[in-house]
Amino acid sequence: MRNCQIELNIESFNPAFTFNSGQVFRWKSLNDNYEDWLGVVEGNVIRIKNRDVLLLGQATNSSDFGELVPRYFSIADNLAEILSSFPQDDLFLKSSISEFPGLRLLTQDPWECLISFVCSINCNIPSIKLKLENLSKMFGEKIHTGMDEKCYSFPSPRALSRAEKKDLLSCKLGFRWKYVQFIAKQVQIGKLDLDRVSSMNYSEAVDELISEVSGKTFGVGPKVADCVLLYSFHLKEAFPLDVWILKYVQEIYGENQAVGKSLSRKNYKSIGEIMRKKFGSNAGYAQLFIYEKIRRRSAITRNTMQA
DNA sequence: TCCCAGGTCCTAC
DNA sequence: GTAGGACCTGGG
Repeated sequence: MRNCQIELNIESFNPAFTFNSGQVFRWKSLNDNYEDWLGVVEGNVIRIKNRDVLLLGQATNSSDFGELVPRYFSIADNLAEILSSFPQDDLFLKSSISEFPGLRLLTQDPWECLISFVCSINCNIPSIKLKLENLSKMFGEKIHTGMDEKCYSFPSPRALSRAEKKDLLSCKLGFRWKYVQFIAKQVQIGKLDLDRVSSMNYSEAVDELISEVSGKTFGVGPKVADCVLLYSFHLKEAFPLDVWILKYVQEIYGENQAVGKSLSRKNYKSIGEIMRKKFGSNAGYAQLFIYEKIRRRSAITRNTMQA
């Protein structure tokens, strides 16, 4: 591998806001100023310092670095244009947009993203990071970088489909082990074809991710599906709805009969449709900013959030 | 010791 | 069709 360096030529990008936003879990800050970051993206060990993206090492089956960088950082998205398209009377969203300049939607690998959000089920962000790090150490490929920091690629569908229960449990997956193993098998045998999902529209893709995995659902519900569609397939109509976003929805629409208080399938769908009507085809970007603000606001009152 | 976490699944009604 | 509870586990 030859050393590569690419200047990140986008108008607005803040790595700390972006990497800590809950859309991705494998980036680490190398200093206290959140200005120097290390991550493994599709087999590439990448360091981000100032505006430079440096390639430090590659796994055997890594993506092409030059092609990866503009895609991963979604440089085709004109952030200013997207954010100015949202209704100006939503003061909560408006203040979030001004508080988190440079928070960008990434375009991740669908397979890694899918497993990441299956691992997110009923656990907090530090705990998700731990699970993914454990999986990568045990089932990924070690990548040489010349740094002290040890880096591992995200495990392949093949590796996870062959993983044994005891090993998955030792990665601290808990009850999610069976979801991860099952989904990996579906992908490995071609029953769940993520390439095919990439050619689908939003509602087709939701149905595909939720139903095709098992005949009935098995670890992928509407929330996990929306996360995968937004954070990896870049389907910006997707509006992941979790306990945090529900707080926002209830503050804004508390009196609206159409918005129930639970996240049942039916209610999930109807709230999503209301949000798409409100924010349009880039609703997912709005979700990113709402999530960030509401989570941090709650952390200030409860002082429990960890980066 | 108790509670909660970027949900999903199962059961009872 | 839906409310209510179980679910692994780390960390506060």
